Amino acid sequence: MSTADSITEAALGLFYRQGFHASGVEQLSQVAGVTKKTLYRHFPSKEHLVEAALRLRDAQFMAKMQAAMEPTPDAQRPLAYIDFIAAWVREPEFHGCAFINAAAEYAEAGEPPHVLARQHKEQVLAYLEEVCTRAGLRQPLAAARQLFLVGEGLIVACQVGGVQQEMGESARGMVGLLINAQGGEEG
Amino acid sequence: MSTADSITEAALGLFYRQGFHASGVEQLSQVAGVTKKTLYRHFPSKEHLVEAALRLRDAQFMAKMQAAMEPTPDAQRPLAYIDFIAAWVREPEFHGCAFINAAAEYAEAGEPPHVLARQHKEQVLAYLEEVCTRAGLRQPLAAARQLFLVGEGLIVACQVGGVQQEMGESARGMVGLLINAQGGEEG
DNA sequence: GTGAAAAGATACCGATCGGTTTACCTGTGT
DNA sequence: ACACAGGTAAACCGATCGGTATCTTTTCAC
Repeated sequence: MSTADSITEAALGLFYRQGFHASGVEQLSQVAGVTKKTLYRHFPSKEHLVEAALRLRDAQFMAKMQAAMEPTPDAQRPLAYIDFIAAWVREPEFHGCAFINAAAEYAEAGEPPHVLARQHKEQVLAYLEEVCTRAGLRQPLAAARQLFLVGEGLIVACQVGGVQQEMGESARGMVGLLINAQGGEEG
Repeated sequence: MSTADSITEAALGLFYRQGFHASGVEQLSQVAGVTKKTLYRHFPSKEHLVEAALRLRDAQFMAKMQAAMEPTPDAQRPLAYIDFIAAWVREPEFHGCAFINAAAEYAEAGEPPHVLARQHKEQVLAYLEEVCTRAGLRQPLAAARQLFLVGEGLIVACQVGGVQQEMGESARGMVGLLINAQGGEEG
């Protein structure tokens, strides 16, 4: 793995753990096991490092999500999405969605980290649309949006309020209703 | 209005617009139209000001939400919650939920702003439970959690991705399913 | 083996951070 | 008239911010 990659990885960890503005370049280089000089050889500014970290996160997350859902048969995949998130929020190092956090810290819609967050969510939504299509739901786009909303809600509810078993179950129940209403090919 | 209150109000505006860590004490005192000295006469530290701002936000938000929902008859109030959020996210100055943003910036669950965020969400959830009860839903607590999840999802989806008409409609449709499934006294 | 690129270590830059201090002004209650 | 609380203005504190410079050491391809 290249030096730039290991710096990006360490930076992502720190940004995610304690926030973007709260992470200084000195500390970033320390956790990366590298000098500030070296960091600045690979990234022209902290802002560029933020963007690289978010791109890495996007790649990692999409891969993790798809890997978690793939084993599930098409018809159950919408539910598998909720199960994936429910498992994620229980991870000890869970601190919410890095992209939602980025959009919060970079509040203006035009700021690069906010743009990356929006693009990431668009990707997730596109994937969910495909999932809902393959599940045979009658209005896959609408179903995907609803699945997405419930997922986002579960993420932030657990970030703010701590993991609660009941929230996961409520989300699951909600999606169950959705699938029931939009029926499969048996409907 | 006392000096402390006007400082708190100005601080809340700045924190909400550009984030907590990104707002310096110098700038905070400027937008409050006050000297740093005066600011520090009323608040022992920036951290205390953050907490005061969040408490103000909590009061403002709960009042606004309840005022928006009260005119609606009991049976429709769960939907009115979604309509309230859908209207809120369309406000030009919308930058997400201040408490979700606070929880994002103060990632550790024990940090005071994070605690205030959790308490605020608990209040909202308690209110929604009452709403669902009065709407005659069979499992008001479960329904409240689902309503809450959809609302949180709508908030962050619009914060990150910009306001999208369809997201509001999807949220509304989801809650329609919920109400349908849990039936009223006619069920 | 030699040269060039990359990295380490460290000091430094101006600016800003959160927070304090000194000095002066102004309104109000008695 | 007086004191005093609360305000302004502005300098100041040490620490840290994002970012750069200097100099030495390691690495490694040719």
